[in-house]
Amino acid sequence: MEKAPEKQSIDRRVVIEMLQRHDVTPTQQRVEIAQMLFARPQHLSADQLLAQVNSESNHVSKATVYNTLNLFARKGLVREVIVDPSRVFYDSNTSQHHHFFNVDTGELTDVPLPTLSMEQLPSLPQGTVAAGVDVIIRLRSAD
Amino acid sequence: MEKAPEKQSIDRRVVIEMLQRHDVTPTQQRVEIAQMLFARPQHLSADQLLAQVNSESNHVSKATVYNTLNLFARKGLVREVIVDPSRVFYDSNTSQHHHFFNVDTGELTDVPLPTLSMEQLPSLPQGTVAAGVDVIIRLRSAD
DNA sequence: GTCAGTGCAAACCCTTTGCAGAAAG
DNA sequence: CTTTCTGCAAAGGGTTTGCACTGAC
Repeated sequence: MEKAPEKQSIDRRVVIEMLQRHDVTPTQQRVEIAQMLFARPQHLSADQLLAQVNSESNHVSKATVYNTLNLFARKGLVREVIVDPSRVFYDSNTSQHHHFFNVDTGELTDVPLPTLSMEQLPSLPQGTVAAGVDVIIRLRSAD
Repeated sequence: MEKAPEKQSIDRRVVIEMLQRHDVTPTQQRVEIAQMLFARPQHLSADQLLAQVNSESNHVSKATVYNTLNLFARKGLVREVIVDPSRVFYDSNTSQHHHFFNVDTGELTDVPLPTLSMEQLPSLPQGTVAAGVDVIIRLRSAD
């Protein structure tokens, strides 16, 4: 077995507090999922997260991963990123930022610098309120 | 039966030329789909389009609608709009514009005016070229 | 005839759901 | 105890695919 290069997860206590602050009961599975997910800013599909969580130690079921991600999204702990019809990505960074999506590789990354023009919103349709703005720059691998 | 308020489809010949200009062989089914789709700027899912095409006159199969929409997208005749993990929308307007998506109603609409700031692209990751920019403003219905 | 296009049904795959057992407080 | 959560397997639902048939040239 290989030596883990660095601790891939953050402190349990920190995660538990984070969950509680968002009104999420910190069950064992949720904490484990959150430790993996919030270890660093990243974009994971449910399946990728499932694999990562179950690669080290304990086992969390697929249903629980899906349920938990939906819960986290509802509670504002993660941001759903919808760029690929075949799967949803979950972004552990909920602060406002934009994305590159490489349609050839399926890779999703952050636009590094605060996007130049923070456009102010156009006037919204009557009876609606803004819930968020998604900016996705689709890329292709050159040649 | 109700009187059709206005012709819902555009001239066959116009559509056929449009397909040919995009290297798409104008088969009967494709022309029919295109007539429906390009009658006006709109956002339709494959299923909605299937229903619309088959409501008046001839029959086109579900497989053909899906195949055709993929073909049209590949050939640049329509723009895929990915905002909802449960289904892809096809936009008959391929010119650069932004979208509102009401997450409560599932309604997809255009941002009416040229969005104020046409932000210039940030520098792209090495080895990639831009393929398009999607701006989606998610809305909720104000109670 | 040849080759592309179509239709049908089955296959796919991600995601959700029903329900019984387990855990949290 | 009571309520919420988890796990399993099955169901769901949009989309794709295999394959035989049709049609255009």
